[in-house]
Amino acid sequence: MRLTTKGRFAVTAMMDLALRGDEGPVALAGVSERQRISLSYLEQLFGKLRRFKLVDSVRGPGGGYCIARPLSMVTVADIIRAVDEPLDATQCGGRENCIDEHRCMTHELWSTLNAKMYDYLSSVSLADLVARQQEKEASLGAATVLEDRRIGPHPRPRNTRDKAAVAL
Amino acid sequence: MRLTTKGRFAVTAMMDLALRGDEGPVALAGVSERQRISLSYLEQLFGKLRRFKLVDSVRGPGGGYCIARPLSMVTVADIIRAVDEPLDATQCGGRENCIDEHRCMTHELWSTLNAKMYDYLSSVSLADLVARQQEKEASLGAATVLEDRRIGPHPRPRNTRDKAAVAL
DNA sequence: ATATAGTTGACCGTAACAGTAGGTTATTTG
DNA sequence: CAAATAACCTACTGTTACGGTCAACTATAT
Ligand code: FES
Ligand code: FES
Repeated sequence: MRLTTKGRFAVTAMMDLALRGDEGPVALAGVSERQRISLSYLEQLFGKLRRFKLVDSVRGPGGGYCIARPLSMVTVADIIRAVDEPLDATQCGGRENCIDEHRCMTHELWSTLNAKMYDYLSSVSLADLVARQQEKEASLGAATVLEDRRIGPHPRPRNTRDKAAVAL
Repeated sequence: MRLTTKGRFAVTAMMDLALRGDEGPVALAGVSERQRISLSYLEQLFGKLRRFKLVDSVRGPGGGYCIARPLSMVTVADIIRAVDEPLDATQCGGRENCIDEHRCMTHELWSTLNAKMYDYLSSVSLADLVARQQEKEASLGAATVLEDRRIGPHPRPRNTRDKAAVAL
């Protein structure tokens, strides 16, 4: 499972949807402003999310995106799988033939690691994230994340590639 | 923590060293043949491993590399950290300032995931891997991994980018 | 002296990421 | 109806890391 800002953006945007989903479809333009993610980029990501049936779209004025399932049924793993590259398991791709049709010495190591990552990301649902976030907002007394804070005509372009992939 | 074949190669090569480390320094040429990893590429990787003080080098005929510490003191996390990119924690790099100097909604998610991956990879030492491997060899009755199996003048070039990064 | 083997740096092709641009289609509202 | 909205789609760009090669150099053992 590859971890990049792509996956992070997708999860962040999905949380934005989840947090304001009561009031009908959420437009990407809003998400872009609130979360500071390029609109065009969001459109690409949501194209994938839609094809993976994680969100439903409504076109026209007042339209936008809704999360297609109950929040507890959408895991972080789902989201990342939708937007990131098609990924097979270890290096051999499960064929266990790295070395002359033998499974290599480290096959088990990597497949176990993958399982662990997957387990964790599957164990966290959007509902969990939302709950945690709302808790935090309550204790802070301010809905900082939901505020619109438009600063200019366009969301400023992010300082090109601020940090690529996840990390230790 | 980024997971690519680079890290896998490094771990594989370190295991090779560990398994034949009794007989003095191990030359990369041998590792290259046994594990089917390009010699030049190995040299790069071991340059890093050496700078991170995970291996010691001996030059000249009969030279090669030795693992610099007891096997139980070298974890997979160490190896990956040595060869993969300099990696900071989440996306903000620990500064928690993704959004207007605030920590973003997903900060905790990613840092927890990182911690989990790191925990697992730190919990596995070369000693563990070697033990597991020797167990397997014993039960199979053949030291397949240690055999020299030279097939041609050069280890065949791997079929260009067979599978890049780890995976779900 | 020569062969061995580590050390270094430059270089290359590919692919993915992050982002941009411009257009098309569907739907609501006036 | 027309205009505005917003999803949808395609193509393109620049940067970076990966995976790998090559050539030159230095240290050491025989
Ligand atoms: S990773 Fe599966 S056989 Fe090597
Ligand atoms: S990832 Fe740390 S603040 Fe966003």
